[in-house]
Amino acid sequence: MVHTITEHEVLTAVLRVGDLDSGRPRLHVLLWQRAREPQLGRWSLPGGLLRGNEDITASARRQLAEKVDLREIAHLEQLAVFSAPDRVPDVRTIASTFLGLVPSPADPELPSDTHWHPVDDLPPMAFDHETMVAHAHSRLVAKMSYTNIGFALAPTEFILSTLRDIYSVVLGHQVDATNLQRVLVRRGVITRTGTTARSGRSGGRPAARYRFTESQLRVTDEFAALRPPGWVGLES
Amino acid sequence: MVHTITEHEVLTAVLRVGDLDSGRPRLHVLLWQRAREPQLGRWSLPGGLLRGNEDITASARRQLAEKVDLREIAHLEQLAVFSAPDRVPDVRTIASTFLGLVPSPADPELPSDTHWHPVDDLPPMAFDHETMVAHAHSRLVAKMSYTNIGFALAPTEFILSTLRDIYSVVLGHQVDATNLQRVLVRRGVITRTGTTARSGRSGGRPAARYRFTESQLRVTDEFAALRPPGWVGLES
DNA sequence: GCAAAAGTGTTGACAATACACCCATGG
DNA sequence: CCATGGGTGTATTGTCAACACTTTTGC
Repeated sequence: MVHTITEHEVLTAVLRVGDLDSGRPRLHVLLWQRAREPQLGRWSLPGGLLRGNEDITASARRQLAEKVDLREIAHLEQLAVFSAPDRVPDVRTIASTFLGLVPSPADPELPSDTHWHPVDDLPPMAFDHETMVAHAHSRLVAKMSYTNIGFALAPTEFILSTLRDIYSVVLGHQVDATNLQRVLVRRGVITRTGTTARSGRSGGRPAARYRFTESQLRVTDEFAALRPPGWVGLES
Repeated sequence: MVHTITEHEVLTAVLRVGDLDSGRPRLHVLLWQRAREPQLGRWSLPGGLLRGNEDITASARRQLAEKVDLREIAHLEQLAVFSAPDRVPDVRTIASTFLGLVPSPADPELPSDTHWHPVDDLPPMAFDHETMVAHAHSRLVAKMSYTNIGFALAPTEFILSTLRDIYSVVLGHQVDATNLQRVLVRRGVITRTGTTARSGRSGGRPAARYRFTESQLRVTDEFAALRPPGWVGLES
């Protein structure tokens, strides 16, 4: 059996809700334009080769800090491994992928070759990176409904219509702010701060401000069916 | 920067419900006893190094077929990557892990160094493999409640009390056969075959036989909260 | 008949959507 | 005072656990 060299790379799909106050918010992914062959000019996920003294999570963090100068990742989790033998030409490269989330108003300085792109309108992507973005998006959509993962996308303090926009954009359909509030408050996911925001340009009642109770991923909607006998929700 | 060699291994936690008819069913994982140092005598998950011409899924399948002579995996899915630099001594080794499921009555021939072990009473395990088993188990538990993943653990035809035992063992708590039936039938996960089993040793009404409608993983209990407006469930 | 096991009917708790209605502010 | 957006109350629907009750068999 021939023993070929195998590289291991770590790639992260960093997602963010952009254009929040400017009318039409969109879900963005951070991409980086290749400056050399192969696939020159195509866009790829930030990342790079794993080093000998780091695990893949540390590697993902390091690459984001070094390559795109991004240090404020609110949430980072493993996605999947992409390992088709020919997914990258020449040298066999296995990719571990991550989902990273950045809160919305934060608009970090980025190097000139990296940009935010709408997830539903991607530019020509390098290798199998488009599949990875799709994977990241669907993971995020799934977790929006049964965890508190929204904390990683929202500002530290926000009003409910903002949160509604965030959820709507991520989920891809209209979300009712009224019910969103009730669901998240009952689950203890969000808490009122007590302060209120000034009303908008055209009047209207001032909105109460909220924040996420916790900034650590937690499952908030445990299995509905087949739960243990005598189950009482939430406890606490 | 020093460029050290990195190996990539693929490990699978194969789970099965054992001792089904003998009173006290248990969830088992397939383990393999190490015959050489390091960690001689400890038990490890089946697997081995990735080859140059296969992706990790193919590798997992191959290793199970070769090393433990197991070819009938009803379900196989990626778990997580374990990549701590020192998780294995000497040569840096990254592990991609899988969850594999085998239906219950099947009791394949196994090599003499491999055995089924109860998941809740593991022998001394090699390296970080114990964590991997825990990971596999919790993934399985989660998916039991919102997918049809049970198809991969149950016989092709079964009666409800058998299925209740399978669910109870995996979930770790008593499950009511009555409600289990209703939940799974409403979701279209299981179907009556029409035939009935003969009643047991001590009389009783003969049980209807069922089978899983599909033998491909499918999400059957879509998000309860934050579903799209006008959602009607199931359709068809 | 009688015990045992399987399966059905019913009830109560709870969660979530939908929608009508009230509240507070700016112009 | 009215338009605009925020927030609450409530009806309806649906899901599930719990449990009583009926059905069907072996002995």
